[in-house]
Amino acid sequence: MSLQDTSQHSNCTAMSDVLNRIGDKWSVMVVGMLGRQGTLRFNELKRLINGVSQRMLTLTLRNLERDGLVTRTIYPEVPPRVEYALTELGKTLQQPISALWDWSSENHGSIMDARAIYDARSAAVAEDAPRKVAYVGSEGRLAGARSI
Amino acid sequence: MSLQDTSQHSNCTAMSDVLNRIGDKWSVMVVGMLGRQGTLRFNELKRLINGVSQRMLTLTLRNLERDGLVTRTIYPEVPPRVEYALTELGKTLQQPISALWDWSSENHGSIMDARAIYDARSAAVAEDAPRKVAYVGSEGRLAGARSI
DNA sequence: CCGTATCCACATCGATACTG
DNA sequence: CAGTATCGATGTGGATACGG
Repeated sequence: MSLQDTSQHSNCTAMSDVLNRIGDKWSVMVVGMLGRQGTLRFNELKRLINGVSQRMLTLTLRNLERDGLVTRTIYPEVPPRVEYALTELGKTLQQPISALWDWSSENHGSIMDARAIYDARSAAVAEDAPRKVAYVGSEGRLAGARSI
Repeated sequence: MSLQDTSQHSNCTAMSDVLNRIGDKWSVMVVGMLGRQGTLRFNELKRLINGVSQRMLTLTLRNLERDGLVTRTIYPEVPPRVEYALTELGKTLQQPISALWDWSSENHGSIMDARAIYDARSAAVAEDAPRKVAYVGSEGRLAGARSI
């Protein structure tokens, strides 16, 4: 709503909106899996995607279905069978997702390295920090300013 | 290529890890802005990215810096000046991000349409619910056929 | 087998106030 | 200008239990 006109690029809203839906890891995983494997049942997806809870998988699939990225086909059998697959729109999303996926596996190492360096430096700085609060007394400015 | 190994858990964790950092909208916005505009100061970024709070921009920039995607340059002046820019690694991230960005602006309309259809059906089903699904008409072309 | 519903610990984020 | 600190509302996600 208040996200209008971020610079001249009016499609920032679109980007935000899309990112809010497909920007979480479960959605990316599901699209990736369905893109590679084709059609999958609920529990197949659950097994393939490590760590996802039933609840989150259901929610993710519902959102993807709602956004027209995934089809949900129910076979009225016993036991029930439900199959998921990408729509045409969902298939087009595969390319940008694969690009991001490739970038990730390619650069994950660099990121980990950068983090290690950054954290090492932060730790070093933190060790010097206490010096600047060595002594707090004798400043008369507290005299009348005791406002609790 | 790498997409073939995506069934391996090692790649999934890399993807998860990367997505957890760069998968939120503020990071994407920042990288997008810095990619387009080059070097920007803190408040320039804040103005360009509509809706971001000072706190979130700071946190986002710190994370991006930690991951080696953004440089932070402090000029010891009064008033202080701090400039942010993409690193080489950050620049390589631009491609997958703009791919996603392009996809978003291109397909946001389709998604909104799909949502409208889905919501309309859900509402209809909810109204029939007490009577146990009498008729599931309204053949929608969910699966594809998206005009360009 | 495929969900939905409930509870709750936990993280996230915005608002606000303050500093150098 | 460019942060840091704190707090409270809100959201998120896992565990669990149950229903079709």
